[in-house]
Amino acid sequence: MVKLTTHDRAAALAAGLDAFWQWGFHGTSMKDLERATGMHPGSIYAAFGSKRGFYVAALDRYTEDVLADLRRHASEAASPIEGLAGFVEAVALDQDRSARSCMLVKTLLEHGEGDETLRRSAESGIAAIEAEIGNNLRRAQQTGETSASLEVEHAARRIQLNIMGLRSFACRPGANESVALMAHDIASEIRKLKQVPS
Amino acid sequence: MVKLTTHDRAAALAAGLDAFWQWGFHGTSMKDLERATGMHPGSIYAAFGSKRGFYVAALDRYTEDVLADLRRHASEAASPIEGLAGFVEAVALDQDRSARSCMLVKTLLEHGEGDETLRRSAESGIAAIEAEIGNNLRRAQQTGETSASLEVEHAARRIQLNIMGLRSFACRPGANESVALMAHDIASEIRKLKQVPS
DNA sequence: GGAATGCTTGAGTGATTGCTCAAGATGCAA
DNA sequence: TTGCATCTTGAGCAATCACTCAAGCATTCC
Repeated sequence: MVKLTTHDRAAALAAGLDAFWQWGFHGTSMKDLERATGMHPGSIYAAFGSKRGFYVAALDRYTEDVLADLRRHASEAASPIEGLAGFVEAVALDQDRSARSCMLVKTLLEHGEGDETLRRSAESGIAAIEAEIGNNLRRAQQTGETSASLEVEHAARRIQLNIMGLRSFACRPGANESVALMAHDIASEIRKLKQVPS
Repeated sequence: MVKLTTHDRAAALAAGLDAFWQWGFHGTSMKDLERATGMHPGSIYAAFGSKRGFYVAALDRYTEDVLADLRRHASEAASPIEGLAGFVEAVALDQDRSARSCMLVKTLLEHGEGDETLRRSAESGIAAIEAEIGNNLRRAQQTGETSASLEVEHAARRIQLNIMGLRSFACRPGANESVALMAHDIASEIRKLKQVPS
């Protein structure tokens, strides 16, 4: 495993992620990856070990990106709940990326049965995002924005299910307008958590 | 294109669907399909034209199955809304099938960019199911079960988004218990459509 | 029975797959 | 400049891919 410079490795991962995101694991050949990264096969294997290793590294990077995005929304919004609502609404605005499904769901569906390594990798990414959503909800509880009796894990899971559905739905050709409507609906539902049950 | 007996063709489609469902289009080789169907390559090509043709035929059959399931729930339930709620709840009960994502979403995500034929095939299946959900909602409007002012297409889309999310979520290993909870949540939301807005 | 017809068969096609590794290019210390 | 170590390169590997087709088989007609 050769050490690429940080910059080169990041660029290779971004290009590889892009290719895998478009065509999936089986649909992307090493030739495709060579074209996408500008690297030669030997270099790719030196850096990532195998095609699967490259995929896992790219998927991990994707998860980091999503988590960073989630934290950015949380820190820039007026409150934790608003941060989550804003994160969902942003899916509808980002035309380029929303036209692509959630990479983690894509991995889970492509390798639901069969490739244990990739499935586990996707599962841990999904769990990490769910945990981060949960963190936001707990912060909302601490500030009194939402009820202390809210079942955080359950609510986090429900929000993530909505996001999964939204991003899959967004893959439908010409769905832009209704994606925006759906995103707004889901954001409204999240904001309803602000109401403290009597 | 050779005419298989109805029974043989149905059996081949069921076996092929099973294989494609597990491993996806790119992940399933002709060798896999030969094993799954017990047919020889020549026969498969005589019956379905190509691997892609086989996939499209299997996907169409899947869509028919889902539509039939939806209609069965509608006819057996006490009301149209109850039919939809029951359909969603059944996803959590059917352990075998729920552990597999919606085949249409799987196709859409695997071929979101690239294979126009398969994407279109998935898209038309999704549209057909959305239309059938819409039919149920319109029937609920006619019987006065739900408000006449309900935006049927929007509501149908929202329900489908939830189902997409639920079935993707169900692919997570060891998610059985929380899938049941989520399914119950979504069914409750559907039942809320019964309340006529003031 | 014999000829004609059409289905079944699976070895074989060229192309492509993921991956390797010897040879050449390069960097660095002496 | 020389000698050594490391990195880069891409032609080429065996295996597998989707797919074909001539030969064998069964059935149906007269």
